[in-house]
Amino acid sequence: MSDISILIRNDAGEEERTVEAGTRAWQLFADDPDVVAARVGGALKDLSYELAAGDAVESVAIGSPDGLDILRHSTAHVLAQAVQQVFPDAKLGIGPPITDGFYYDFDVESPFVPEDLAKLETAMRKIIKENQRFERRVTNDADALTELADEPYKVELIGLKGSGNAEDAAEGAGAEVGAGELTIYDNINRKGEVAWKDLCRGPHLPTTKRIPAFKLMRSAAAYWRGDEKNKQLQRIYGTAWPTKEELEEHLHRLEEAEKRDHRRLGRELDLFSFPDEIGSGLPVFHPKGGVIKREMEDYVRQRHIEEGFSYVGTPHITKDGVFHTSGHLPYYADTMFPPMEFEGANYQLKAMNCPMHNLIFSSRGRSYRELPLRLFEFGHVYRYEKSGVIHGLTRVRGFAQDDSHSYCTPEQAPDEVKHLLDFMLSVLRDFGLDDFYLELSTRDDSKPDKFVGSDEDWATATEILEKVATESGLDLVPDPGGAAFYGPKISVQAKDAIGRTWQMGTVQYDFNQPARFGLEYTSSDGSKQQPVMIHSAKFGSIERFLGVLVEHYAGAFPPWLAPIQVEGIPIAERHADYLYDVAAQLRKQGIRVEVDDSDDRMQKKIRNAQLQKVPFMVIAGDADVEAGAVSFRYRDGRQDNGVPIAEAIERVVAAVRSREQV
RNA sequence: GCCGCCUUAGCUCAGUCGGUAGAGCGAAUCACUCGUAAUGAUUAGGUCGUCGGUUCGAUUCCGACAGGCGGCUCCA
Repeated sequence: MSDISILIRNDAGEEERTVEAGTRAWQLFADDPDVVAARVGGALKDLSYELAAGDAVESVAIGSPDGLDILRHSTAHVLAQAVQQVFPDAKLGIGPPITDGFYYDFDVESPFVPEDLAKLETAMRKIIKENQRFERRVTNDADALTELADEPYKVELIGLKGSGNAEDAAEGAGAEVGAGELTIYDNINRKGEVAWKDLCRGPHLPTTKRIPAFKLMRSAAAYWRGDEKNKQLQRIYGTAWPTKEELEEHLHRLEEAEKRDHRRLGRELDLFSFPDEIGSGLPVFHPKGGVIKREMEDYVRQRHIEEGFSYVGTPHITKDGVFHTSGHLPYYADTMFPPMEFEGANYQLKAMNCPMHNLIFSSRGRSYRELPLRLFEFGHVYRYEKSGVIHGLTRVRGFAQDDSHSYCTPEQAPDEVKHLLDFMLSVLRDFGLDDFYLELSTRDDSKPDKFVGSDEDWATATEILEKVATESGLDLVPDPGGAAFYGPKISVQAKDAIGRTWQMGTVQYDFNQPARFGLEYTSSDGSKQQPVMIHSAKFGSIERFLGVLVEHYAGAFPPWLAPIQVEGIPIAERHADYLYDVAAQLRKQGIRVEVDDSDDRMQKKIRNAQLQKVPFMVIAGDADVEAGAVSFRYRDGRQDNGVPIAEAIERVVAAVRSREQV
């Protein structure tokens, strides 16, 4: 029996240790029940991994990101085993961990129903209780194909291993350990028999009993390998956590998130609705939603003017020629509403504003002295989104873009991009968002028909955007293939109050449309030159951003955006006139104020104002009238009694002007 | 667009194993005039999403359509 030397790596550093050859990783961490896997030289391994001389071994705790993935992926295996117990004809797809949980796809005769999920949970509990061992087994492609002949999707995955396509190889690599080799995991029951098996890269928990808390959430259909042309499999989503408490907390968070769903708050706060009579994805804004929308627009318009933009206006409908000129039509015909033919021309609802702005640019000769020429408007566009993708205000068929186009010389372009990005982040911060990262969307070289322009132009544009994005100091995530057909883009991803990420504005570099529209300016030497055009939206869409803000603030808007800023609450009817007078004074300062003169009791009025998330309640009773004062109640329940009227007005006005949350 | 589920009063939801329906909140009216999250009473409100089929009879069963929800795909 020979000894080998290994390194144990932990928070404290590295420690060299000598162990017997043949020692398994779990023996190193036997004292720590939280350890579910090991990281060896950066690669995740099952705890059954046999240590080799010189290995640097690090424990993976169940609560760590990798540990959670292992827990959740292992739970997916248990689910798949349960499905094949309950539905023996089910064929296996794939079952990866995802944020907060996992899924597994199955090809089954008929879709799962909620009662099936309950049955499956019961079967899973039994498997977990049985404490099956996950046992890794290395085999070769040929043997695996024979062994898994009944699993057509697994066979397909094995077949993908050799295909040169990077994405396919990654799928196939799910089981790859080396050329011609792959791994299968056997689930060994207490009798030592193979209860179930799956083609898988691993790693897994040592045994099923290490799954402390899980829940199946829902089932839905999903295309095999995410391709619309493939068959739809039935996907079951689940979640798994290291403790029952964490599972409960997770479910509680979901409930909380549901409470701030903008579709729900939009109704509860009377902000907007989606009348069937108008059509799917076509919102109407009620007075209170209209106030927020207008405040957003007024503010962002003002900021654009301060940043040197000119506010312009263009129609909602146009002859289709401009979209042919721009190049949009061949690419996006199926997402535009069908054309209307009259007076010998095809008219289209506008799906984008850039052509219009190009026509403003070319309406007269332009000098280099005018550049950068910055045009901005709330451009109303209509897009024929597929019926299944409409979602509240965040995905609609008609919306206003806060759309700007900067026309500049190629030399000015880098500064303009930087200026736009800084400007955008500053605007978003004013709306309470301050956790950002950037995405750089570039061309997909394997699909040249989806993009126009020369390789050199794409390279230059991408380089400029990448440089500016990098210099911003924000995290930069590549998005290959995500570019518009006319050029690459930077998009800002913002995290809201509960950590969800939303795509906000974009900066897009465009060298194509100026050429297509024949845009030119006269340069200092008298020659005609082609400008570069930079598209930018700060919100993306007013509607969508409003939806995001509703969820970000959970409906409790900062005073400057709140539809009703002050609710006057008379304690008894005789105090109403006094508050009408205070309200009139507030209104003169531009404050949105209302007096609740219903015959409800004041407690009920407070409750109503509270439910409407009004930032300031101004209450008046005998004591206040006598003192020439009012009493405040803030949205968070704080109170401040006997504030003199002048001071109260000043306080509200200051809070509104500050644009701060209260 | 695809798969599944759903659609009953303004909202949230009961209910009818096929014989045209209820509650709470909200609204209106009346009484109460109250000091920091729900006063009480009365009344009104529904061709049970739309259209077709089956049936003596359909809100209920079947189909189509519309809209919604959860996903997938898509998102200039």
